[in-house]
Amino acid sequence: MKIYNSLSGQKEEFKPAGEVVKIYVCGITPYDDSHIGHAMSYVIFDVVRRYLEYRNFKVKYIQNFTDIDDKIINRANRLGIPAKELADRFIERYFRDMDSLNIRRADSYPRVTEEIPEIIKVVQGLIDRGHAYQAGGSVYFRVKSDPDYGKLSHRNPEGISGDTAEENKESALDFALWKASQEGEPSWESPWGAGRPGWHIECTAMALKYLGTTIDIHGGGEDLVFPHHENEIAQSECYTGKKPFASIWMHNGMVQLGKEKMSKSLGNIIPIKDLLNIHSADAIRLFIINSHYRSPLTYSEEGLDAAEKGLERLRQAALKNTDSATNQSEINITDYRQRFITAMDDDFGTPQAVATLFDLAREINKGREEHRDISQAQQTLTELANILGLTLAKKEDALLEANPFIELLITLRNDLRAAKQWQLADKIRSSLTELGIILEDSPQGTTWKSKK
RNA sequence: GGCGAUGUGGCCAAGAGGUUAAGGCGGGGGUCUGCAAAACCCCUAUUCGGCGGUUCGAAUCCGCCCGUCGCCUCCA
Repeated sequence: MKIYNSLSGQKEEFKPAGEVVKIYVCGITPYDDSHIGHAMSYVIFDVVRRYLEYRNFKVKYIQNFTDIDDKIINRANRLGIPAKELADRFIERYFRDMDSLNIRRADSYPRVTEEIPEIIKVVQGLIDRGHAYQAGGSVYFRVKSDPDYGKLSHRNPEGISGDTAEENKESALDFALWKASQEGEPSWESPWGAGRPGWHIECTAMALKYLGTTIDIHGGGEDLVFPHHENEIAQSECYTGKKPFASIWMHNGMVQLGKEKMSKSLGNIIPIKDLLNIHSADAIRLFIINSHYRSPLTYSEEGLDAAEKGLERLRQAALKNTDSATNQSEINITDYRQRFITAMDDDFGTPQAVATLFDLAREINKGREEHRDISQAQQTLTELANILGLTLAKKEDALLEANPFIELLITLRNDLRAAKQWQLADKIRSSLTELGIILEDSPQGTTWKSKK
């Protein structure tokens, strides 16, 4: 099994260091609703985890919440509520969105504000080793003390301008590990006075605490490569003296909205909850995994509609019952399963894995027409879809208050049909269609569904 | 400006030296139906941004050009 490693820029054979595959994925800063970009990232790492488990790896999956930072503080102050209350609110919403998307929960979700002692320990350790220094009430990481700095983002430190806003620093490249407390901000006591953690240090502290000095896979969005992950590597490796901090760095591409990246700073965000009002979770997932995780994903309504339609085919193939088989020839499930595995083993080739699902669906449909026994093939289709986090569950039609009246009209119309009063029967059907109720006649009777 | 991606049919999207260029949507044809709808089946790129080069052979490798995007500041 091969995985592309951002650190080396190549696909590498995946071999976890121990019995359990240790995965750390950067989580969110909870100050606003989660959007499609988050959905993409976490769906992808959910698939990574599910697939590894399918391949009989044991997985420990940790994801953090950066629940204290400038954006949270500013937003909370504007709303006149404590930072913790704001973070709690959006963490709760985050879980609701992710659960809706059928994303399995991580084994643990450490929060920065609950890991302060661990963070202080790491910062102190970095000072002791000469990799960090105190200035004012803050502590900064000394970038020039790390000869490896830049290895993940493939940059030369000389080519990085750095942030010159904080004037106590030895160098513009240095970044805060601990920030001195300011008026109106939550703070914690530390050997350097009251303050709060800098942005990158929490991931180092949490990864070390929950997973140990070497993790197998570290994931996140491509936009985190620099500076976040670069700084994380520097801190972690300088602190433990052990390399690599993470064996494989996986980064997913960005969601594009039209021609630009969707991001909070550009304000062009589509919240997951809005999307879930229109599309099924399965369709959103299919839309995401239908292209490769490292490529940018362009959001489009058409794309989601297409995913919804395609998904319906898979559902039909997997769920639709068949008459008793009279034809003994079976579908060769092994071939499809093998294709699926081959695709996924090559850096999580979900587009090809999905293509395999569609091919299997066609084979099932053909088999059904030929009265072959398709039950095993259907089971396989569902099983493989599940690995991608697709449930293929039947859509539940919402119960409408008009329900009994629709049933009444259908009965009436069927009486008219029996009497071959086609014109009147069709009028009922077309009138209902205009109201968003679609009738479908079949040998088993008439069914209806709302258009939505 | 520096670093890095990427350009494949109407749209989305795989493939990365060699039999017929995956798959989805759309479109066309058909089965079923009183007619529809739904569902299913079949068909739908001699060609891979442009121009050169390497090779017996290139969408796949090399060079140049054109276009698009990301990162270099907070971001999944």
